[in-house]
Amino acid sequence: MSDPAGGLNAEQLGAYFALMEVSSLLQYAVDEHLRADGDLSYVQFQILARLVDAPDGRLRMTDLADGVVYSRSGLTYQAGLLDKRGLITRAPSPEDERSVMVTVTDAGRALVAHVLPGHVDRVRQLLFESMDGQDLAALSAILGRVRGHMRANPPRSAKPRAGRNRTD
Amino acid sequence: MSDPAGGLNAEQLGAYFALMEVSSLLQYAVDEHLRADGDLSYVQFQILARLVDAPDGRLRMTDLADGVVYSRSGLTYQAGLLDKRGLITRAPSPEDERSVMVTVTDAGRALVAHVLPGHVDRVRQLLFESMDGQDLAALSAILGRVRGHMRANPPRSAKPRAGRNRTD
DNA sequence: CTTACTTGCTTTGAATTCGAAGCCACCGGC
DNA sequence: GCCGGTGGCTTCGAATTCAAAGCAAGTAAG
Repeated sequence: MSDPAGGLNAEQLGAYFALMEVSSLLQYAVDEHLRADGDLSYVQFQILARLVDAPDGRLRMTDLADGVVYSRSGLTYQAGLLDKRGLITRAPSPEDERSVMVTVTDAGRALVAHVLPGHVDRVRQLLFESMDGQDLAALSAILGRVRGHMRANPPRSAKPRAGRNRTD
Repeated sequence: MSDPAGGLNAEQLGAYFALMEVSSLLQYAVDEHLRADGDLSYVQFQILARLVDAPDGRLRMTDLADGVVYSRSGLTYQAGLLDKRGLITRAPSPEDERSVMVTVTDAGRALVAHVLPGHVDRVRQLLFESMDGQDLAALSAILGRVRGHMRANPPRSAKPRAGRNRTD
């Protein structure tokens, strides 16, 4: 892949591979810690973390799924597990009976608080240990821009419900 | 998570989340294309791409698994699928009977060549569209350094085999 | 040569994942 | 109001994933 047929130059390709590799390695390391320290998978932690961050600790299922980049059915499954463990509760929204609002419980908040220091520690050691302030600023700016761009061109949502005619 | 209890500052945390989010979104987009265009999952493409890049198109199972950040059993499964489709071949190494050398076939190379342009195109649109040359250089340098650091502190390999054998 | 341990891969079993299909609740026009 | 269409979530079935257990080949010590 040293000459990608007019697509990306070597530096771009390297950056792309490095990005995917770094995120994979980081996820493995972090997942390992989360399981050991709080019996949480990476996705479960992401779900809880998003909820803790949300106003009133509540989010709709769909928004949650989009936030953590996860399938809806997958989120239903994970929400079932977290619900069983008493880390979240689910209730139909009073405003819209079809949507389900997910809320972190105190136990959920406590668990996040319990695993967060170790989690953050791992991330610092693996990701930020080899960066200085300038690197961080650059990375932050670039990734923020890229994220915005990607969210604008939705990858998964571009899928209409049933056979509909789309001229795009 | 605005005050992560002395671990990471807000900018670091944001960069970490952005990194994971970008890689997830990118993987989804790319995976979608690969399935549509070549009936390949993202992992399968990674495997083939690594092999195409390797000298003689051959690699040991273990090295391949480490390269794509995948479990050994998972790789065995995927290698089985790719073998069935005639995209790779497997043969015990002549030097070490227990290790299996995986080799891309011509069909495998052809398939990679077929999907590569579209793949690369997606990556360019999503990832590099919103970057200039300076961004790329910075990202490249940072991620390269981080990757090296992470590979040095192995995330998965630090797990010894767990002596479950006892003497009489 | 035998014994004990290590390394490399595969099999097994259980858990997770996703898309497709199905179910209700909301919205529009009639 | 009543109906077709859409949005939001869950169930279903099939595919994938991983760790643990199992096997076979290599290595070291005696």
